[in-house]
Amino acid sequence: MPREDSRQKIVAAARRAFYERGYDDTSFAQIARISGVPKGNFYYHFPSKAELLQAVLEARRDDIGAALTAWEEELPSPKARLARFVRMMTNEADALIRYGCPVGSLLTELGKANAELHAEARAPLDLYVDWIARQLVAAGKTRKAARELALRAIARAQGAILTAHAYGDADLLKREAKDIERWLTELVA
Amino acid sequence: MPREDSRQKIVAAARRAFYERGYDDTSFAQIARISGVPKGNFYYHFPSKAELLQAVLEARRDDIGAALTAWEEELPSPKARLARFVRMMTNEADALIRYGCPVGSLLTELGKANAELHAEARAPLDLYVDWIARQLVAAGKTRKAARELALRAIARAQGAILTAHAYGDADLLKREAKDIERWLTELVA
DNA sequence: GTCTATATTATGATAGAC
DNA sequence: GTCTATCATAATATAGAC
Repeated sequence: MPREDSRQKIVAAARRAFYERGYDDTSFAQIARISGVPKGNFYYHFPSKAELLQAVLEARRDDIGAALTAWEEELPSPKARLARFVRMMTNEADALIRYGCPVGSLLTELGKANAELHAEARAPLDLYVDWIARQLVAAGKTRKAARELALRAIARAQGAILTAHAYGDADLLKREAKDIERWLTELVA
Repeated sequence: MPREDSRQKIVAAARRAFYERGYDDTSFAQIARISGVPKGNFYYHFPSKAELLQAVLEARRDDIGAALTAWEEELPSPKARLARFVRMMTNEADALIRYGCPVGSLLTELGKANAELHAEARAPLDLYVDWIARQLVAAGKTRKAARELALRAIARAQGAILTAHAYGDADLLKREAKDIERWLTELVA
């Protein structure tokens, strides 16, 4: 067994469980069961559950960053890139309907009584905001307008996912994604 | 002390705590401390924590229903009523920035691993959706279009609140409220 | 680095006096 | 109806053998 392998297993299992069950409701016992790593081992890799969450957030940040970079390389125009962003909502529709947005739902949970972790959980959202704003600047918007519009795009996506999740309504999600894509791409037309 | 008074105290304290700290993270001990009612008494009024939550949801539903009825009586036009709805976002800005939306954040938490309570928690949202749709029908929209637009209005409000809460950004909330109000009122112009 | 105990504490829930 | 114990359980976290 390669070194650090059990650490990765723990992080992967925790990432999934934190998403599907929530941070607070996920116990080390469950992560141990899913990952196959006994929970006694957890504290060798992470001094606390909060530190495990930070590792999960870091992994998610890495994945998001890689995806955004890939889209910038693959797609030539800001318009196509923005459309690709919105299409995440339909590509991942099943999970979004079942569990909500992994970034947004975690932010909501941690925003209640956990200021430090809440701030950390914002980082994945920042990646999206900055990336969208960059596309809008490339399309001629001012920095200020670009950031405000990017935040609006994130807000609309979050709201659509939350509402579609609340009603278990896949059509709603699809409809909203279409409207957001139209609005965003017309902005850079 | 009037009959049922301690029950009301418990519900009021639970309602506030569930909002500010989340359902799972709020213990009976905390509700007991806030309400002044010993937790041993809780089980006389509610057979379980889940039942207490249902009482909280019922109280919230009553309040929302009363507010919506009042707006319909006070305000003559669908346009003015819709504007009033959106203005909740700025009226309650402080709490929304600090804790998020009481309806949306609870829905997000319960959506993770609690299908029954999740369904119950949808009821307050339904009140808003139906009320908004009714205003749009009164303004000439078809029932189907009205419902879809009402859901979009809810989605936009939820997204704006979630994002403003995530960033602690009151300006963002105000900006989005303005944009949503403009969009909604132009729909019925 | 990994695993098997186990400590400690907090929780939701009960029993039963008043 | 109200309150004071108290139970049973499950959680995070630790100790220490290997």
